[in-house]
Amino acid sequence: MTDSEIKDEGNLEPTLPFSPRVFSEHLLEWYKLAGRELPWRQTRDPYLIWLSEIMLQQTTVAAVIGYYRRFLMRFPRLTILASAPLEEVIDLWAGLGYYARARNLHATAQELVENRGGEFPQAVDELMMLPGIGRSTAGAIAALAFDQSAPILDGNVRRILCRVFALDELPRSGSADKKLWKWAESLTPQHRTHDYTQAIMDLGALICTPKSPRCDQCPVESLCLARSRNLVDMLPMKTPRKKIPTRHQLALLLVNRERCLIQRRPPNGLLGGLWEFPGFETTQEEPFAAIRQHCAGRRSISEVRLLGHARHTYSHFHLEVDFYRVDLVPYDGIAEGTEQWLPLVDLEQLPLHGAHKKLLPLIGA
DNA sequence: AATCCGGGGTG
DNA sequence: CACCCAGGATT
Repeated sequence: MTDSEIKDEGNLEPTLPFSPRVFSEHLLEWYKLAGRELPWRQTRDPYLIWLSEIMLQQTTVAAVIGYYRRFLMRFPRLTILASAPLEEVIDLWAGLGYYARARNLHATAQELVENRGGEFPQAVDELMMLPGIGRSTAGAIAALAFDQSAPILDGNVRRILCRVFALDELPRSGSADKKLWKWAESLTPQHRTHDYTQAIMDLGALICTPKSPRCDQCPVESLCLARSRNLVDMLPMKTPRKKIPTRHQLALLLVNRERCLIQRRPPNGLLGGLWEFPGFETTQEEPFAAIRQHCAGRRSISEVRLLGHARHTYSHFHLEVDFYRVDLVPYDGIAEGTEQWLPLVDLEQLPLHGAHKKLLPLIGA
């Protein structure tokens, strides 16, 4: 037995029902055989790892892969990303959601190039000072790019630890959070942290899944308290969710000489920097009067008709959109501010946000 | 501690 | 459709 093994045993957390070393060894052995090959796993380049981790926040691997490739095609290096206009970064992010991630990505790239010689810091607490990088993402970058012994606590790890330790609390509570981070820290080995980190993410994605986990294939089944107590299907505890309100909106296809008016949303807040049809929120049903009111004094309307409806759900409200085509008496439309007259045939390529993208099939009707 | 941020998948 | 999933910033 080596010195480090003796020391590990000596530091064993009294709350841990097993040796962290056994846990990580079983996990690493499984990973060698069953680990996934992903586009961002052939590298230790912190730029590539950082990009993948930001894209993977709140997002599945399947949804990310295409965006990751397109993004790197356009921004293959940190310096190129830093010198690009934010609008181009948003355009490549369109459809991926949580657009603050794209703004923070751009801000971090500029911060690193301007103040750190284009290099990522290696320490977790320094990584956490960068926009869009919290404790878990900082840990992932430190572990994957720099092979540091830093824990992560993403959704996969959170679910695994809730089960392995049979945590009898809501997993997002402050109290649970403290315990989970402590456990994550205790289980993260001093060596081979790069592989360990990818292994535990894969365990969550492939074996310890939210529904129907494959416990019979799990490398740490013998250590899992939820398994031995037959609680796997009850854990993690489900946080009660509140019901969300519904908002109504009118969106307008303002048509003038085969072009329509579109506008870019302000850079911050909901769907920041994405394009949309002009429109307004409504509380009651007076569509035609409201539309004429909305367009009053701007241009002459020749015809208004309803094209259809779309529903879209955000994290905290439902949106119902009524889509109207408004044909204008042809005139020389001048776009102002964030507006633009776009040929109708170009709408498909436009980085519209999800709710308005659902309206496009209605145009042909 | 609670709320704000999307979009995809399942049944 | 209803419901599930899931990091970081902000207030």
